[in-house]
Amino acid sequence: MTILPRTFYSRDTITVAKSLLGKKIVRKIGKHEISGIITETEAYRHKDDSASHAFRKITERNKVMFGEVGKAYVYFTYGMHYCFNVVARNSKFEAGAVLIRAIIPEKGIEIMEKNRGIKDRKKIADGPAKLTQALGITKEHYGVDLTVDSKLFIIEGVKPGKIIASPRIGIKNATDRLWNFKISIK
DNA sequence: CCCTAGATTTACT
DNA sequence: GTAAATCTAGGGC
Repeated sequence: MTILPRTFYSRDTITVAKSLLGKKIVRKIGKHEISGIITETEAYRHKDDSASHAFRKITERNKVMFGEVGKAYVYFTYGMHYCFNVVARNSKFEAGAVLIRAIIPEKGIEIMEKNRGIKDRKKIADGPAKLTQALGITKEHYGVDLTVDSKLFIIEGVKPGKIIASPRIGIKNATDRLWNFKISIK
């Protein structure tokens, strides 16, 4: 197992979003280990990106996007859902993060089924809020360092095939940018 | 298959 | 006050 180093995240946010495809998220809860392969991501940057939470200014919620790369940015939205991002940017930007939108369950599938209350493996973590629920990610994980072996981190995974670029989902601004990336599921 | 409504915190056009 | 980087259940086609 190789944990992705901090330097992996200190590149352009778009590059990191594409590079994260095929990598694995590992979540440890007590003695249980849950993991999944990342299949869909989205890049969010700073002043050049009107759809980003960091577009206007730094706030209590988004401040981790301005902090050290390789950390978790977890936010709560629509009154019910958490979404999980990884802080990533190069030195040209003051803020940036990659939203993890979907994973393929690998280990600990029983735990995910329990967390989600459903058994359909295809639907267990195929959306940003589904994935956080399946992995048990909440605001407790805001700012967690993902480059050290603790309860939540990201490791090397499989080599992705063809990457498909699309407009980002659920936003109204900057929809001309193809910053949603996914790999086809076998 | 497609569409709609409702859940209800956080931040601010 | 209301829109938001969303999901689910339920009804119609």
